[in-house]
Formats: sequence, C-alpha cells, structure tokens
Amino acid sequence: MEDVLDERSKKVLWAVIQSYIDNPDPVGSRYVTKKYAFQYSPATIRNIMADLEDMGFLSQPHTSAGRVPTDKGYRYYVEHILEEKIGINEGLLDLLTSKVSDPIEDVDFILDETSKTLASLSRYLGLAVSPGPEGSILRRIELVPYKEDRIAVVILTDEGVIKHKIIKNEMALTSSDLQKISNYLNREFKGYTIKQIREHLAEELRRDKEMYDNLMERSLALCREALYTYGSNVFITGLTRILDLPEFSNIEKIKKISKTIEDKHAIIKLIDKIIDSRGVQVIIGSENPVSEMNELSVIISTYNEHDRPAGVIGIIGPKRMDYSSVISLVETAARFLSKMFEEGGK
Amino acid sequence: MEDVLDERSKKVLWAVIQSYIDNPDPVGSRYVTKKYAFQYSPATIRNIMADLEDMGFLSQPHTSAGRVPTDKGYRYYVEHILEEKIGINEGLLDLLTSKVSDPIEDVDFILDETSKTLASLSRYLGLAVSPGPEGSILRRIELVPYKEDRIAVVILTDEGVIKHKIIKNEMALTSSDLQKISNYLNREFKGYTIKQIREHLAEELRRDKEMYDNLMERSLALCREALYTYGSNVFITGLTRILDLPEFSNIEKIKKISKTIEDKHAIIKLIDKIIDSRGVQVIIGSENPVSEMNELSVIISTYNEHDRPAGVIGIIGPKRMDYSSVISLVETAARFLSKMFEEGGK
DNA sequence: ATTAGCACTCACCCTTGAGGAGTGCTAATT
DNA sequence: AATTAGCACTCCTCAAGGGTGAGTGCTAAT
Repeated sequence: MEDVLDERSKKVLWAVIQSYIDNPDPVGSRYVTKKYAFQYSPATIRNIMADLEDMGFLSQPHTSAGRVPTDKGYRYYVEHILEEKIGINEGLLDLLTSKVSDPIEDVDFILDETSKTLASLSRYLGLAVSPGPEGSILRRIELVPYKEDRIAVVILTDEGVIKHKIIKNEMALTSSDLQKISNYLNREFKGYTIKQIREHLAEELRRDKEMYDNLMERSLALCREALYTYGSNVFITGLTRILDLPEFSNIEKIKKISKTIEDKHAIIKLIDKIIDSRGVQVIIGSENPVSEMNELSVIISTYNEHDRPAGVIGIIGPKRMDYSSVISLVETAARFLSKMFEEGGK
Repeated sequence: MEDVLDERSKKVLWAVIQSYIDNPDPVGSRYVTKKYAFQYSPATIRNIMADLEDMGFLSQPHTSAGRVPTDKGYRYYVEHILEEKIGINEGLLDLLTSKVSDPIEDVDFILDETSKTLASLSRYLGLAVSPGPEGSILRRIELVPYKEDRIAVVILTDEGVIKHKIIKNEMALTSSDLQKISNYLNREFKGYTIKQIREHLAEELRRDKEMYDNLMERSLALCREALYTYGSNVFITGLTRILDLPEFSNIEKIKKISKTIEDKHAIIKLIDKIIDSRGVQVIIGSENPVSEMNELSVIISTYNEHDRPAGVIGIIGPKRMDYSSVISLVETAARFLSKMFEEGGK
C-alpha cells in the first residue's frame, strides 16, 4: 500500500486507532482533540476524518456516530504509522527461558508452553504449529517389539519431535529382525527430511519390488506405514482470556472463534497459504482467506531450524489489537525458538 | 434417596423434567396436562406440583412462573423414574469400531476419538482421561541416544500408552551403556505398575546409594527422571456444539465452562474424588465438588483393563440433559474401551 | 485554511402499559 | 374426600414512545 497520507492525517488516523484499541467505541472528533491534545479544533479534525473515510481508512457505524478503523486503516497503520523499531520483549524472553530451558523436553511441550506464554502476555490466543514433515530431518528411527503382534515405531527428528505409532507386526518379525531393520533404516535415511524419505519410499516400492531382499522390503513397508501419519500439531491456547474482551460479548463471535480453535485443520491450511516469506506477518480481518477469521487479526512468524523454516508461532486476536507489542511478542518468540533449535541441534 | 413419591407424583415429576429437557422454559400445569395427556385437570396438577415443590423436587423462578426441576428433582428422576434397562447404543458402537479399530493406534488417539464421538452423538462435551500411573503396567522401556548429550526415554505400557521424554545425558553414557541399562530396567520392572516402580525407585535410592554398582545407580536415576512426568491426559471435546444450547446464551456460563475445559487439572481432581465405585456415575449440578461445574451434570464411567479400572470416559452437559441416552452412551463407550484393551492385552 | 455555530441524526436508555402465562385460593362438584 | 372450575392476582415480556446526548455535515465568519 502506498504511503499516500500527509503527516497530519497520519496523526489523526493514529489517534483514532489508538483510541479504538484502548476502547472499542466509535471515536469522535472532539474526543480526539481532547485526548491527544491536537492543535486543531474538532471541526478541522472532522474534515480530516471525512477525508480518511473517503479514502477507506475509517468508517462510520451510522451517521451520527464517531469513526471506526477499517481493515484498510489498520493495514496502513501497521505499514506506515507503527514504529518500525520493534524491540525484543524481555519479559517474554525471561519467561520462556525459565519455563522451557531447564528440563529438556520435546518440541510439542515447548510449543505448548510457548503458545500459553504468548497467550498470557498478549491476553489473546497463542498459536503454535510444530514442524511438518517437509523440513524435519530424521535423527533416528527405533522399532520396539510391543505385545505379541505389534511393533511400536518411534521416530525422532532433529527438532526433538518424537512421533510414535503402533503398527501390526503382520510379517511376524522377530526382535532381532527389528534390530536389523532399525539399523538399516537409520543407516539409509538418517539426515534426510521426512518428506524426502516418504518420496523415496514411494518410488522404491513402485520401481521394483523384487529388487530387494525380503528384509529390506519389510523395512520399507514398515517405515512407510509409520511415516504415513506424520503431520504438524497445532496448539491454540487462551480461549478463556479472550472471552473477557468486549468484542466477544456476542455469542456468534464466540462460536466462530471456538470453531476455529477446534478445527485445527483450517489453521494449517491458512498457514500453508500464507507462509511464503519469512519474518513476522500481519493478517488483518478480511485479508484472511479463512472466512471465519475475518473479524480477527493474526500475527505469525516462522521459526527456523538451521536457517530453514520449521514451524509457525503466532497470536490470534481482535483486529483492534495492540499491534506493536504483539508483533514484538511474536518476533521474540520466533527468535527464541530458532535459537533453541539451533543450540539443540548442535 | 428414598423412594418417597406415589405413582401420580412421579408421573408429574417425570413430565416436568421431560418437558424441561426438551425446552428450558418453566413448565406450567396446563402445559403438562395438554402435552402429556393427563387424566387430571390443571388445578390438580398444580396441587401436586406444589407438593413436589414443598419436597424440594421443583422450584419456581418467580411467583407466577411455571416450575423448574431442582438438582434434587433430577437426582430422584435418575434414581427412581428413569428406565432401569439402559441399553447399549449401537450407533455409537458402530462408529467407534469403524473409527478406532482399523489402524492400531495408541491410547491417546483412541481416547481423543472416543471423546469426539461421544461429543458428537450427545451434542454435549465429551470427556476422556487416559490411564494414570497407578494402574498402568510397564511393558517396555527404551533408551535411545539422541543428539550428542541427550537421551530419549520411551515408555510403553500395557494399555498402549506411549510416553516419551528427552533427558540430559549428564553421565555421558555410551550407546552400549544405554543398551545395558534398558535391558536391566526391562528385566527388573516389566510387569509392575508405574506407581510401584516409582515407589520402588524412591526407596532404593533412599536406602543405600553405595549398595549398587555405578551402572545400576545411573539406570535408576534415569528411570526416575523419565517417570517423574508420567500423568494422565485429559481430552475434552465439543465446545462448539454446546454453545448452541440455550443455557449457554449467557457469556458468564461460557466463560465458566471454557475455564473448566482449559483447566484440566480441575477435571483430574474431580475424577480422583469421585472414582470409588465402578459403573456409570451421575453427578448433578451442585453435587459436583468443583464449584465451577455446579450448573452442569457429569456422567462418567471408568473403563477397565484386565478388570482393573484404568481411565475414565464421560460426558459433561447441562443439567437438563437427556440422562437415559447419555448414560447409555457412556456405558457403551466404557464397555467398548474395556473390551478393546482386553483384546489388545492378550 | 481554520473554526464557530447550528440544525440534524440516531443510538441508547428509561418509562409505560398492554398482554399473557401461570399461580393460589375458595367454593362447587363428583 | 378428592377433584375441578372460577377468579383475582402476580410478574415477566415485549413493544412503543420520548428524552438525552454524542457526534456529524454544512455554512458562514475569521
């Protein structure tokens, strides 16, 4: 969006949004002059506001009400008015460090905690998505005999994700068979991403089944089955807190948001659509392709492992959120996670 | 509660509750005679209702309104009026079988699915709690070297619960050390419950540290650390659906219930308090020791593994729920799970 | 270019009053 | 003695009406 506003208009837009973030009532011209000590009279402000409305940055709920920011207004605010220097949120960093660093846990635990911490500091919803199969590098695969006719497959990746699955031991593999298969799989696939392994397996099996000896064939079949269900986990926390916000005094909105939370599938879809660039991204209201979230804003960022985007961390809240502090929270959390995985992967 | 009512009063109480379950408006005398084709006039019904109110089974929101069942009324209804023959819900059984049986999954997946299915059939909240450390029997413990200085501990229990934890390898154990330790732990503790092992470990370590050789000491320390976090998982699903009920048109109630859902700790406490007898239990409104749930009813049942209560399955809903069908759903789910673990444990 | 003045709009809140569902009581009926 | 009809009474619900006030847009003065 081009930077089309003069300084004075920017200030007014800023004041309106600031006031609206503070308190979701339509903002009047008189209030702006008083609260933000403008040098102009309410009448002048009214003219400016009328211009801003013409340009689509503000709107009126009804003729004789004050103005409310539009999505376009928020967008302009985020891009051109907000302070560029978004700092690191030290409080969040301290909290995360104290919560997560001491006992070394797996990724799901860390992400759940991060999501909760983001939720509690922002008072909105915390969101975290674990690394998907695309970028996760296999560290180790372990086959453990389990009960008479089953095998527990445990997959460990570089990020510390542990997935497990119990599969049927239809081929009656013995304990030592399993040992051999594990060794083979580890030798063959360690260091590849889950996605690569999947593709590789699909191809191998298609190409020529007879090419390999029996044990190897079994290994591949096992591995395929275990990797089949490998996907991202989504953590969304903080519903209770968000219900205190005045915009959720309306049942319909609560329903929408709780549906969004339960249907984590939609979130993954959203994230797939959105994650192309790195850094913190801001999705405001109707910019969101998921229509259920058109009344919400989403601030997300990828976090990296070895400079490769792994998963996503973010905050979901009302459109009138305190963008600068939320962006700083998300930025901080993303850096924290990236650093954590950097260290962990050494 | 004693069976203190004559047939006629029972019928009236039944009619009031039935009507109230159908539609949460206070029930009037005229409505009862019409809808349920009573042989008496509204005036007679009024007299009976006044008696029921004196006994505490009904109450009036205000002088000129109809009656509403009290918790005591529901309790009497459940104990003395409800059909005793609670059948198995075939639809649920079919659904569960199709969802859960085919791929052999671990307990957490099965419980999550069961909870979702209960939620969708009842239109209330589905609840499932995985087996805790008390009764879970260790099947296998596996130590896998993970990255340079860490070990992944994987614990498999009889029910198919898999817990994993990553711990620091502070003692610089080699891969073959780990192998030896696993072997030792499996030999020593297989067949014991997690709780027993915990207690055993605590005692061993307290008694005499020098009594054992170095490796064994290390094993025990590792094992202790890994078992430390072993606890029940709680699955609660179906929030979206429950918001459609008229009793949750009130924000305060939504807040309460969402708090209850997020604070799974409270649920575990509730369940600990309540689970003394087997079979389906009904907790109505204020009977619930957790005060946040005083406007809700909870129907729960334990499910067994080898005739030993393992975890809990249930439904949480408004007090005016259709008790007979909900009880039947919970009963069916509990039997299904018990059977599933019976087979799985063979 | 800015501002004061003013008529106008419209949501919000409060009051009022009609309507109606339901009750309790009493007296009549079976 | 139990049941029922009749009736006065209660009190919730809802819609209509009117006052209030915040806020606007326009015009004319500064």
